[in-house]
Amino acid sequence: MELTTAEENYLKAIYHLSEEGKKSVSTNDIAAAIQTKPASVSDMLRKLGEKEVIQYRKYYGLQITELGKRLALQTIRKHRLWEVFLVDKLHFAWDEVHEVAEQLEHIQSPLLIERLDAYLNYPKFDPHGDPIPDEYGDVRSRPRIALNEMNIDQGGQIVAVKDSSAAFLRYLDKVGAYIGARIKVLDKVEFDGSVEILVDQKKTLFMSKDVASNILVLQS
Amino acid sequence: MELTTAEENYLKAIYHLSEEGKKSVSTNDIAAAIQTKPASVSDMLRKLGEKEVIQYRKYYGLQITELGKRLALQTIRKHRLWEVFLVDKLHFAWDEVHEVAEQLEHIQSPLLIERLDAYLNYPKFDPHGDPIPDEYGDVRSRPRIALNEMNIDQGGQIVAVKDSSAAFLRYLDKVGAYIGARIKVLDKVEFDGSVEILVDQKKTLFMSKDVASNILVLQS
DNA sequence: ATTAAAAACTAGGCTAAACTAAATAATGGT
DNA sequence: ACCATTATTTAGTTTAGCCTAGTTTTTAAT
Repeated sequence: MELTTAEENYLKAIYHLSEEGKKSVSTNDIAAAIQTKPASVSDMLRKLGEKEVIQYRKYYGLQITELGKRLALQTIRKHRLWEVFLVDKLHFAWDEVHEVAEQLEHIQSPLLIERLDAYLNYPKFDPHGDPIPDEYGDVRSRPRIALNEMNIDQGGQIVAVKDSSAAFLRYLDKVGAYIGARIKVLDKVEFDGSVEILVDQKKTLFMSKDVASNILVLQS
Repeated sequence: MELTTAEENYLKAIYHLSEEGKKSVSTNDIAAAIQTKPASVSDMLRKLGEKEVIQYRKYYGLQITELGKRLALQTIRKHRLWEVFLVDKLHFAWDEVHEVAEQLEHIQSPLLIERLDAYLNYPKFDPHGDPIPDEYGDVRSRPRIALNEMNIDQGGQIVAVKDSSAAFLRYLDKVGAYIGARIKVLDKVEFDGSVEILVDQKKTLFMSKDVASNILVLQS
């Protein structure tokens, strides 16, 4: 099964929307996600239906198939591996990688991805903390909790952010709350939901509820 | 000036043909080089002419412009840097890199290429020994000589191969005559043109004229 | 239950890049 | 210098992916 670049992008968007969005994925949602017009989406849905990566009945919505899920996860795997490469090896900043990875993810070469994975030492998470599917599409997603929902004295490791805007990522970098940092909740202010945490057993940090709710932690 | 992937491929082919082929580049040559039909080439030549990367008068032939040369060299630069990456970092064999590099060369991101270049330590030659243009398109091509044309006792460094077929590259790898190897001519057999060389000051190697004439050496 | 608004789809058109078939220009051999 | 061969270009289609405009279906409000 061969997908074009455009088809891969649609399928990836559909997969992401299916994951988060509760019910079915709408044509308008997809159009918004990939910056295109609903009419173009309708067209593409028909084609993706024919290729059996989604199950599609017009006006009734769609459902991604197992095949579709597998292909989408392959693209996501490639995207995230390239992000790791760009950040770890080429020293890109968190907020500079997305566009480039968006192009690199469409390179077709199973060998390349296999070698890249090995070269990067089989990373399990990308620089934003999102899990990297294995070559069969399996995602080992550990239970994560928003930092503001943790209890006092609980510890863990920062593994992801919800808001990955450039501004937010820069802020985190600056205060030292990077992905992978080991943290412990020292105090919580009931009044406004802000928290005080200990980072890497040396630095204490205050953050508002707004910030803390955007940081995902793997509890330990 | 923005070129599509197809335009980049045409321009690259035209550049290569202009370099080697003495006189003007023919429509048929281009068609053969990029595996397409002459009619498609005519079409594209008109477009490339409009974009002023070539000077084109139908039936009269074409000439690549300075602008075209610069753009072609940028693509070639990217291609060769990726080849270095694939061989040096991902341990691809010489004969496995071309297809993948052919895809990677079209990724658009000046920053990516800048960082990749630095990461690879500003290589001057690709794994086949071809020079890598700098970001302004300058090629530092040192004078090279075919191994069979060197004199006895002359030394040098293997910098390129003329025949880069998989079979030949594998053969060279096997006998240890890699790109970069320092060699010295120990003996030449007048009768059949075969040569005996010393590789890296330890290993002696016999090779036929056929083989030696396909190896380019930078004399020292 | 009706109907206005929103969502989704179809039709028709555009561009890039390819193709085949047909037309035209250049070339070479006598 | 002629004419047959070869090279090249034009014309007309095709496919993918997008668009706008217009139509149909669903939905939600009264």
